[in-house]
Amino acid sequence: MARPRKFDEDEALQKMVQVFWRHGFDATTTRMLEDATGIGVRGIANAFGDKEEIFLKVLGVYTQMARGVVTQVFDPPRLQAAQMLFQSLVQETDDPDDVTNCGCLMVNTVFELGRASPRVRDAVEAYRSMWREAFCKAAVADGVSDPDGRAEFLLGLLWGALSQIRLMGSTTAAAPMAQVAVETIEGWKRKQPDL
Amino acid sequence: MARPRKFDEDEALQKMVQVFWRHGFDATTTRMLEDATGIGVRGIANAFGDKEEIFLKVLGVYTQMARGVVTQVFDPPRLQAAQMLFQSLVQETDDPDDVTNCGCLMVNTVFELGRASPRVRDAVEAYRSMWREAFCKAAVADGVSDPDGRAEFLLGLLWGALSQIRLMGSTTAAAPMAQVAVETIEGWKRKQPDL
DNA sequence: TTTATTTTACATCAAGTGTTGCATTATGCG
DNA sequence: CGCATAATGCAACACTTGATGTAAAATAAA
Repeated sequence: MARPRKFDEDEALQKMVQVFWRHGFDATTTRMLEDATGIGVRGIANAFGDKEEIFLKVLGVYTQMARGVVTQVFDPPRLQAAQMLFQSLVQETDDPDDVTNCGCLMVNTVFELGRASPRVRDAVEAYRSMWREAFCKAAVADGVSDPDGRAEFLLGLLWGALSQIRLMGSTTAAAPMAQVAVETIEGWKRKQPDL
Repeated sequence: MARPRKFDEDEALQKMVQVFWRHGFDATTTRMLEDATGIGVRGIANAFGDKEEIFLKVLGVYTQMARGVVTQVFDPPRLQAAQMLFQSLVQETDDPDDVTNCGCLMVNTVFELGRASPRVRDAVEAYRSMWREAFCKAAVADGVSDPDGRAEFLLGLLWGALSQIRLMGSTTAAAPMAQVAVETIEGWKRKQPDL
């Protein structure tokens, strides 16, 4: 009895993820969201709410995207998957139009918004927990001691590498860090062949 | 023949460094600079120029401050100095009022302004070069192979640690990264006792 | 067709911010 | 003492941006 929505909500959210990923929260204007989605700002507000609501939905979509990658790479959960992760991190293209060269939306978000919005902070913490648990399960599966500490360290190293990528605007900027990450994990495995 | 300036310019710049360090460029308003320095915005503009000019002067002061630390720690230039640097990085207080828990002004600046302003980018590059050269000289003095590559790696690790500090709002957040940095450097030295 | 909902366009509002003008007062040097 | 400059307070301006109101057009179900 009512007119259904013309555009695809998921598709529009994907587009907006790209915009926020590239420009951050403040620098993203409603006009940019209009251009990216092809929807007027009234239509966007009607479908998704105000800017903060949109951003939280974007963070949710981004987390879901990452969750897909995590479950795929860490199946089975092994430290080798973490090594592959760091290697693939720097094997992307240097194309400035490739949004992966903007680093990680979550890292950039914390840098920009700090600890201002509790809802944003919760979203970031959920994202970090996802990675932490994946690392921890991998450490447990490989029989490494102190899996919690190792996971925390890998999380820090991953965010450091993503920070480097953002700073330099290119994934290849993190190559040295990725290399030492792979070597360090390799050292863990060799020190504990079977426990 | 003219009235001299009442306030101390250097002191005012120091105060403004604190503000920009804590809040970044955009979030720093002219009112905050007034409150921090005790000078009206008209006086600030008269003495230092507009906001971008102020910020560039602030970046200069920040670099000079860091230069003092670098020349002190890397005298003589040795890799042990780099190790001490990483260790001292996480031995600060957790007091939220301590501005060192906000990370590095240069790292934060690149995150916020990206590659927007060429003058800012030049200032950041000068800052990075300072650290890179210090690391390189230390690597040369310790007879390590590929000092340029080692320096680049250490620079990346340092910025990654500073990113972690900013993200978590506490220097202790970078403790795991600092530890692996110290161990890695130790490994360099042991592999090449005398060349 | 009727109706309910969506979409769009245009305009406006409200808030924040950097900047500037102006008048006034203060201050140190010649 | 004058004078040139500095500092201050108040106000206004210009601009950006997010949000909102209103009205008209579009569209699919009843």
